[in-house]
Amino acid sequence: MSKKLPNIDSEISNWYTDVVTKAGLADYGPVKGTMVIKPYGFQLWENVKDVFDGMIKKTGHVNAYFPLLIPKSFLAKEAEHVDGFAKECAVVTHTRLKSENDEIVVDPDSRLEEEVIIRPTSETVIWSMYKKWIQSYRDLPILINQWANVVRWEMRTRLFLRTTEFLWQEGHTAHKTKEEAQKETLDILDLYKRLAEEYLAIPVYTGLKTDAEKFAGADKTYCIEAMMLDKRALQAGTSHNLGQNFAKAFDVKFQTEDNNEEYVWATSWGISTRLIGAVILAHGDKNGLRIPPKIAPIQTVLIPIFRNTEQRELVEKYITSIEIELKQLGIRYFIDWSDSSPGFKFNEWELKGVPVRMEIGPRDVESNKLVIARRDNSEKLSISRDEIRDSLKTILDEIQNNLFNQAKVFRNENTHNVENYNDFKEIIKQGGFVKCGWDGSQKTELKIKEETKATIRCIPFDEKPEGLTCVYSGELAKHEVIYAKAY
RNA sequence: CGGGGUGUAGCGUAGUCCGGUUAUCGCGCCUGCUUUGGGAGCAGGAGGUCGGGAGUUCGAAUCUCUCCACCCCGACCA
Repeated sequence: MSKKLPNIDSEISNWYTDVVTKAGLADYGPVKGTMVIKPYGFQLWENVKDVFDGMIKKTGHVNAYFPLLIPKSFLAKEAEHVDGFAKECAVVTHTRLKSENDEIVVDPDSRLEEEVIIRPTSETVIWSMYKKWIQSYRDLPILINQWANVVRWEMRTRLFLRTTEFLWQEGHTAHKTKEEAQKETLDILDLYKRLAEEYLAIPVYTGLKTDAEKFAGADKTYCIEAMMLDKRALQAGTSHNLGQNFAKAFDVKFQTEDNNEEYVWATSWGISTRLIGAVILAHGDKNGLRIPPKIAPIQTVLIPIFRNTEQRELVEKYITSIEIELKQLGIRYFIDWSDSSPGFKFNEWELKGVPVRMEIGPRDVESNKLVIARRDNSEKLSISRDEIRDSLKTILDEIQNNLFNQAKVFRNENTHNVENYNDFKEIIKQGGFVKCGWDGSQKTELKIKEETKATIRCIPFDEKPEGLTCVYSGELAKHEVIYAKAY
C-alpha cells in the first residue's frame, strides 16, 4: 500500500478512486463497469439502508421483492419510459451455453421467443402486478418498497457514482387521488433530505427537475442535490410523481366509492449506492475518508501501544475494561491488535475515515487516562478513563454536526446569485452552483448546456423568481433555478 | 462508437528508440530477531506465459503484423 494519496485539490478524480480502493470500500469487478462492494463499504451501505428502511416502515411502507427479469415488451408500454431506458438495457436472448471445440459458446437453439431484459428500474413489472392486485379503492393505497439491484449499461462508470450494476431502494406506491400521490412524493423527498442531512451530514437543495431532466415516465421529478468537494453537483435521490402514466400503460383502474372507474395515481422514488460516493466526495480530506459517526461502520478504533509483553498484558487488561463500557454504550468499535506499528495504524484508520481513535499505552494505564483523536479536525485530547461514559457520545455528536456544518459552509460559500451570462460562465468555469433566473424555455436550457456543460439541477422549492430576468435570454424569469456541472 | 494513451510479480515501475549474460527497483507478501506514543530496522526467502497469437532473426520485453484488455477525453446517465 502506497503511503500517499493523490492531491485532493488538483486531482480529485484520482484521489477518489484511490481512497475507495485503499480504504477497502470497493474493488473493480471482472466485467467492465462492475464493482465489488467489500465488507467495509457494504457495512457503510447497510447502515444507510437500515436508517432509511426504518424511516419508511415508520410511515407505513412495506418491503417486497419483484423479479430481476422483465419481458422486453413491458418496457415499451410507456412511451417516455422506453425512450429513457432503451439505450442502456442488458438483454437476455438465450438460455443455454454449450461446448464447441473446447470453447463455451451460446447455444443458438436456445434463443428465447420473447427476449427478456434485466431491470433498469422496476416500474413496468410492478405495475403489471398492480393490475392484478387493484380492483377497488379499498385496495389502495399500496405502499411497497424493494431493496434490489438494477443494471444500466453505462458508457462511463466510476465506483459507487455510476456502475453498470448498482444497489438501491425503489419505492412504488399506488393511490386513489392525485393529491395523495403528490403528498407521498413530497413526504418521501423529505425523508431523503433528512437522511442526507441528519445521517450522511450532507446538506442538500431540494426542488423540482425541469422537464428535460425529469425521470422518463414521470409527470414530476423532485430531487435532493448535493455539492461535492470539487463544487460539482450530485443528484443524491429522486422522488417521482408518475401521475396516471403507468396506470394507463398497464390499464390499472379502480372502482371509486361512488362506483366510478378511475386510473390509479402512482409515485416511485429511489436512492442508491451512489450515496456512498456522495459521502466520500462531500467529507473527504487529504488523509482520506471522513465518515459521519451515525453511519460509520466503526465509530471508534482502539490502538494499543506497548513495548514488551508485560506492557502488552497491562494494556490488554485496561482495554478490556474499556471494551465493556463501549459495548454498554452501544458504540461500534474495533480494537486493532495487528502487528503494524502504531503510526501505521493511525494513518490507516484515518484513511478509512473512522471518526474517533483511542490511543492506549502504558502512560495511559498508569494515569488512568487515554488519548482521543478526532478525525474531523485532527484534535487530540487526553481524557480520564471515567470520562468515556459521558464524553464519547458527545464527541461523536460533535463530529457529526461539525461535518455537516463544514459541508454546509462550503456549499453556501460556493453558491452564487448571478444576474448576467458572463458572470454565470465565470462561476461555472471556476466551479460552484449558480442561482439565477430562467425564462422556462427548453431552448435556453439546452443552449446553456451546450455552451457551458452546466445543467439545471433543480427549481428550488424556495425560489423567488419575482423581478428576476433570464440569465441567458434576458426575458422575464419564470423560475429561479440552480445551475451546476453535475456528476 | 470517434480521438489519445498504456499493457513487464499482488500493486507501482526501469529496460523498448538502437535486439545480445541469470529482466530492474520500490511497496506489499513469507520466516526469524530486534522494535512499537504519527507510515520501524536488519537478515534471509517466495513470487514472472514481459497482455495473447503469428512473423523476422543464430537470438525478441525490445523489430513487424494481428487480436485482446484497460485507462483518459467526447456523445448517454441515479
